[in-house]
Amino acid sequence: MDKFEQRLDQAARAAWLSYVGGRTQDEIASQLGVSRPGVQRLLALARQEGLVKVRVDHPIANCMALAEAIRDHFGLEFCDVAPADAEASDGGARYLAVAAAERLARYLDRSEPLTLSLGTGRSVRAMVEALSRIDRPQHRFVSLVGNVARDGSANRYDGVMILADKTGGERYLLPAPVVAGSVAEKEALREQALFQAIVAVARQAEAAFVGVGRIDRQATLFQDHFISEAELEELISGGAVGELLGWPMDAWGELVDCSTSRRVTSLPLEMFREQTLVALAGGRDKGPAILAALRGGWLKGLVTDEHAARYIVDTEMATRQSA
Amino acid sequence: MDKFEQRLDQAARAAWLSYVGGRTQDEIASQLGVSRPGVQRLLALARQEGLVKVRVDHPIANCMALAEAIRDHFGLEFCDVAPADAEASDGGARYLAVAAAERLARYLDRSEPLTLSLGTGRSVRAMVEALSRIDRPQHRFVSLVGNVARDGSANRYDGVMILADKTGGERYLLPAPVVAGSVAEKEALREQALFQAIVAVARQAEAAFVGVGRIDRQATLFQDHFISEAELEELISGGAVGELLGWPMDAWGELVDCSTSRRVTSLPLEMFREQTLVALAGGRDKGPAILAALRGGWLKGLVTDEHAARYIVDTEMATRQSA
DNA sequence: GCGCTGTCCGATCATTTGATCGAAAGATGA
DNA sequence: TCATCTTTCGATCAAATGATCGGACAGCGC
Repeated sequence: MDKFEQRLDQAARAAWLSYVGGRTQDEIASQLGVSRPGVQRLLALARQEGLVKVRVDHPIANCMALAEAIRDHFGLEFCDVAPADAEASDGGARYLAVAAAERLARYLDRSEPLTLSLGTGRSVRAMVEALSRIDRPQHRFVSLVGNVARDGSANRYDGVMILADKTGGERYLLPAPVVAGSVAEKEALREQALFQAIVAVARQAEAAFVGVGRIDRQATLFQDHFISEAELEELISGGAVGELLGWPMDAWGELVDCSTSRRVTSLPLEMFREQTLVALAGGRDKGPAILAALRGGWLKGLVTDEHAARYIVDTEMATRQSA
Repeated sequence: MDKFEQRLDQAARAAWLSYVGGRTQDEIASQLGVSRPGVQRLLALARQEGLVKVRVDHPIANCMALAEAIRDHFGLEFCDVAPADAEASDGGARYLAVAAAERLARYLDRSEPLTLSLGTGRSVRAMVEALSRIDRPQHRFVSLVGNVARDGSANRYDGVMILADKTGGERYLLPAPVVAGSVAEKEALREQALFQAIVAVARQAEAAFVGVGRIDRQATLFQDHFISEAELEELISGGAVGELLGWPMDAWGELVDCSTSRRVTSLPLEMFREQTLVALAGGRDKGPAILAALRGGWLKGLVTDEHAARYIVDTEMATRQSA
């Protein structure tokens, strides 16, 4: 009988009594006839040797594992992964909204005045819609992306609008389209006192909740006519796979400089180095765009879903191995 | 989205972070945005709802489960179950001896003078043989069963002899056969001053380690010619399935009164109500006999093996269900 | 509308756990 | 055989955990 094996037997016994039997280490000690620190060492050995397997029986478990992997790998402050729902027709987009709303609520709960900034996109919109009403007139909300389309029409139900309605807080809207018609127009917009005032408020924001855009024919930027088909082609050929606040970036998260990017009116991403930039996006299709944003190190938080999270983890693992 | 389900989601998240992620409850609290007692409740819920499954990957795990079941069901102070070993030709009898030796060593370790009593049988013999040498001249060891065969020959290597040799302790041997030739002979033996002196020592014993005998054609009592074939038949027809120190008992642990039992010279089992009576026996064949001793409530401790333990648990469960 | 009851939540305290340190026992080599 | 080195063990303390209690809030009846 091997000495080490005998010790492992003891360790297994201790582990069983502790984890399955629910005994205290003192009880185990007297039952096995060793000192309590001895039990301590046995338990440590059992865990180290992998004798103890813990499984959490809930769909959330996968999500937690993915979230942890992403959070650690990209050095985020937090990462939430909402479960995919095969039942739901939208694949669980609602879960993502609820998860994001919970994050948002964590900020709003505070009673001291708070400034938050919001991007645009379905995810941001869904988040604020999933939020329950809460009275916080002391807070301020700023839109980071123009709520004006190229044709000049303003979006009445911008995320900031709904959020301000639900909380009673103040609203600051950016009177500009995401992408200006020309570089000159962009410069002109930025010169406006109103624009600058809003930027000043946005700078004070503690956190920014933004969507992540794809750069392909389904891109919101293109579908909403902020950019033309030719411009889209230029972006794609320039290597752009995603965008944050209209700023296009390539697969490694580097900003892509092209005729379009020079006309983006949004605040420079660099500004958010000092803030908590939280991205909200789900769905496997959004995967490459989210991954790009992560690789660029732009984000501090991410709320996504199982589909996108799995894509990100799988792709990043494959890339690391081939590298 | 169900309210309880949402809470269960949270619970699963907390459980994952705690058990898989290894975070402290404080970290989980800040990560989930609840108070630490909140995390406490979530973890309790997760365990209660069976979300958390712990598995110990070691052959010992089965043994521990069996041991616990037996210990609790029969109200023992302890129960050790040695693993079955498919490799070993003896089915792991050596493990049983080692397990028993450990129990014995726990008593011997004490430096204050100690009196222990021993029965006979292969298991008791194997136990003392598996014991490592330890110097304890202050201890006393008493044999509970005569070490004299019917032909008058004494067994030089009785368990007590070996144990006394290994420890340097004092030895007290019972100068009698287990079963006397006649009731008169039994009475005569018991009258002897030497016999009574040894009984007096045995009464002071803190614990007694005894074997468990089967009552069938393989019975040691019969094989060693302590009882005749006719007497064996009488015992069997009387319902006896096992014996402790020569005292035959039926399947429910009741002592069987018959011509043989009236000639047993051993100390009455009632005496051990005040002591720690530990039975050592393994192998599926011994199952019914061990179960009988357990049902009779004679034992305070049991060292057995996986085969016998499984038989005991299975049989007792079946009996309870039909009852 | 007001009071009542049940339930949930968070502060506090006792218990349990994990880690560090000094001491003793055993192994190894001179 | 002795000295020394390594390893192991048990005492002590800080951290983490579990449990109890008081208080607040929501739902419900009057």
